[in-house]
Amino acid sequence: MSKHLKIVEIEEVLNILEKDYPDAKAELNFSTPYELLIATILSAQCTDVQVNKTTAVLFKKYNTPEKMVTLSTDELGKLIKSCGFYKTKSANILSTSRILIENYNSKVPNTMEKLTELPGVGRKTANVVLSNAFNIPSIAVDTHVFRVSNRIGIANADNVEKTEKQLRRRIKKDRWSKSHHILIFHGRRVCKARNPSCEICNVRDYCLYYNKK
DNA sequence: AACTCGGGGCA
DNA sequence: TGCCCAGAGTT
Repeated sequence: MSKHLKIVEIEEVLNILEKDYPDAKAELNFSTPYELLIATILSAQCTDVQVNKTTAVLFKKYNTPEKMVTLSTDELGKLIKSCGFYKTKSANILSTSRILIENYNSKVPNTMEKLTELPGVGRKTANVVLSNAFNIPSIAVDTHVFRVSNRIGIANADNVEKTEKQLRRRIKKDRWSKSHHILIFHGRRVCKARNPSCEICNVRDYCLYYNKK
């Protein structure tokens, strides 16, 4: 007895959620891959609202690697303080920016391997950049995607690596990026970590979590 | 696997 | 006041 939905049921769930969130996309504001990379590094354990407030000011003057590295870690730290973990993030952003200048002609690389070599960039950040800046099919298993897919039964795993493998296997590739976004939207607005709003959830008929309650 | 980095928003 | 937020690096 498997504790996950059949492939056809997952398709139906995704169809419903795509209608619920027709314009689901990254809610980080950016106009270039570099801006998205920096915004995503800042978004670690921080709300997108706070990141957007910060980058609205930061990117006015510092929207390229060359401009960014004119800042000291202390100066950048003050500018991004409200995003939290500002010392670590500041050092990582400057190191990453220097690497982009030296190794990549100031451009953001577009592969998982190269992105995750950058300081402060892990699989989740890399996935967001690949998906949103380069339109490369990818699924980032953050806390929302992990919780929602496991609750509904799209995946059944005890860590994000397994969930990611299952999602890549059970969702068609051309649907990865869109699915990534709608699962996050659903997780933030309905399928919340605490007190999920099952009463307004349009996929609860499929949901293992809801039907087990 | 556990620990550290962290200010801001919200109940 | 306590808890959480589009995580990543080190030990």
